[in-house]
Parts: sequence; structure tokens; C-alpha cells
Amino acid sequence: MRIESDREKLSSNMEDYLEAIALIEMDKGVARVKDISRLMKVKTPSVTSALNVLANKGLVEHERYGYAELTENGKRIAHDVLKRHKMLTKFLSSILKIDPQVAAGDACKMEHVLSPQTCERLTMFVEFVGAGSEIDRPLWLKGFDHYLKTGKRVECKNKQALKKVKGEK
Amino acid sequence: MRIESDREKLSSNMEDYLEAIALIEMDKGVARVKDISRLMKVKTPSVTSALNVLANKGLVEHERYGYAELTENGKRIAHDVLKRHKMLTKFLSSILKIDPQVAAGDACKMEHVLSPQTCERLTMFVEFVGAGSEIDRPLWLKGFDHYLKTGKRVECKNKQALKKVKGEK
DNA sequence: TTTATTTGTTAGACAAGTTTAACAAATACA
DNA sequence: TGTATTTGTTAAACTTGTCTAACAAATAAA
Repeated sequence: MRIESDREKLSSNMEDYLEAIALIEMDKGVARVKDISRLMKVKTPSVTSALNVLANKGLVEHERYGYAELTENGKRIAHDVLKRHKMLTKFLSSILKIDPQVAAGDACKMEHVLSPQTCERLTMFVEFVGAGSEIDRPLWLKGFDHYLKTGKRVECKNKQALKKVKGEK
Repeated sequence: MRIESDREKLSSNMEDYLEAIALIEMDKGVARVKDISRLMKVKTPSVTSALNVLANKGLVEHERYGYAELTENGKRIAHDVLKRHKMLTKFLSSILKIDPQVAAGDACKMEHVLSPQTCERLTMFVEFVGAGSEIDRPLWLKGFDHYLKTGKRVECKNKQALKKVKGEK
């Protein structure tokens, strides 16, 4: 028999609900069933049912016909997920140059399945690379861009090519 | 009403079964329920049931009490999954230096969720980086290793530090 | 070739998450 | 204040994949 605040691993789905609620709270202050259902692309009964599950785990508060609110615990988890989401999005879009939509989708999947170790390393990697702007983009990464376009590695002995890679787009 | 060889997207689970069967076929020529169940860490009835699903989709052939064999279609999918798996493992273990066990686990999850675009880019990235051996490891990547260890970027102006990063471990 | 062991299948239950249909509460507005 | 509209909930069914228990086929071995 188990008591209250279970520390069991949340399912991807429930993590997604927490994340959605957090986003809506950030946007509008409070989250309603309708908003969640719209954001998650599920019907409202699914939301009601998810809220019951999450409330049982002490991750949201929800009174019938009222707003849903994350508890402290819920917030903590949601923010962890969001942090992973952001990091992954950045990795995909600014390092690998994946299209924003696709990157968002992939980040949404990956955020629930990566081990803490991988998340941590990837975070360090993103941090290490920087690459927020084109200017910050390290030279080797521009080399990768070139490799993507042409399938060929930049010959660094050739000053001409090197300049080209360094310089533009 | 739908006919035979549906081109619907396979679930992660079913992809995993195909992958397992492919691995066993490669190892022993033919795959038996027992082998699959062992590799997948599920009980045999789950395998029987999965084989029925896959047979319906035309991805395996399986006669009662006999061997399971991938069809051409099944093989194609299984090999795609395996290719992604290998690529991801390489990315995680040889670029990010994730522990083998953890890398394997993460690759196993990621292989089912990444978009084709991300798979392709990541493949290119792994290819670009090389990094099969410590010797091939590009200098910037050694810089990342150093960043992981110390949290500090290598100052390339400092010849001493540079040499250290280039040289050892 | 009969018996024992291993392997595979069926049937039935369960868990998580989803849906539709019907209904109830809250809100808006006349 | 009374009626409509919007929003939320309940109940019941379905899906996917799992399991246990009981049974059936195949293989090994006596």
C-alpha cells in the first residue's frame, strides 16, 4: 500500500501535461481545462482525467470546474522538463540547424526520454558551443555548415576556402 | 475499412520488436519467440502477440510454433532503426562521452522519436566529427573534454594549456 | 514410443491514456 | 432574473501493450 506523495517516475504524458500547465500559467496566470486541451491537442475529458492523476500525486491543485494550478513539486518538475526542452531546442536549431518546427517536435519527444547524464552533457555541449548568433559560431561549426552543404570538409590549408567559410552565412 | 499492408507509422514498441528480430537473425540465422522474449525482457505471450501484429502488417512471417522471419519490408524498417541506433550510440558515446550502458539506453529511446531531418543532420555531424579514435578527435572536441572536466574553456593564446589539451588523455 | 521438459499459444485481466456521448456547472446576455 | 452558450465532468468504450495461468505442441531422453 502506498501513501501520498509517490516519488515514482512520471510518464511522458504526465510530464507533458505539467509542462503545458506551466506554459499556460506563465502566459495567462492560470490554466484552464480548455487551454490545456487546446495546447496538448486532446479532448477535454483527457485533461480532466490527467488532472485527477496529477492531483493525486500532489503535483497540481484542481477544484471541480475551477483552475488548475501547479504545486511546488509540480512546478519543480515542470521547470525541469522545460529546461531540458529549451536546451534541446537550442541544440537542434542552433547547432544542427534543424527547422524550428521540427526541432520543437523532436525536443518535445527527447525531453522525456534522455538520461540525466545525457541531458547534463548535452547542456554542457550547448554551453560550450555557444552559437547563439552567427558571430559566436565557432569556426569548426562553420566547417560543419559547409560540410552539410557540400559534403566536403574544408581544407584548412587553402586560405581561399577558409576565408569563404569564415566569412559568409 | 483498411486493407493489408498499411503504411501507418509503427509504434516504438513494434519497431523494437523488429530490431530485436533483426539482431537475433544476424546472430543465429533465425529468431525464436524465446530469444525475442529474452532480448526484449518481456514474457513470451507478449512476443506472440507482437508477432501477430507484425505479421498482419506484413513485416514478419511466423507460423505457429515456428520461427519468426522478417519480410523484405520488415528488414528494411529494422535496418533503418538499427542504423539510427548505431549512429546515436556513436554520437553519445564517442562525442559526448556518455557511459556505454547509458548511451545504449538513450539511443534505444531516441531511435524511435527523432524526425528524419534530425537523424540525417546528426548522421552528418557524427560523420563530420569522426572521433572514432582519440587520435582522430578534433582539437575543438578536446577543448570540449577539457570544458567538461574543468568548466573552463581552453585559452588558445596560452601555448602551455593548448599543448596540454592537445596532448594527453 | 512413451514420458518429461522446453517452448509457444490462448484466454482473460490489467494499466494508461484516449475518445464519444450525455449531462452539469458557470458565465454571458437579454 | 431567466435563457443560451461555453466549459467541465462523468460514464462507458476502445487501443496498445503488458502480465499470469492454463494448456498445447515440439523436442529430448528413457
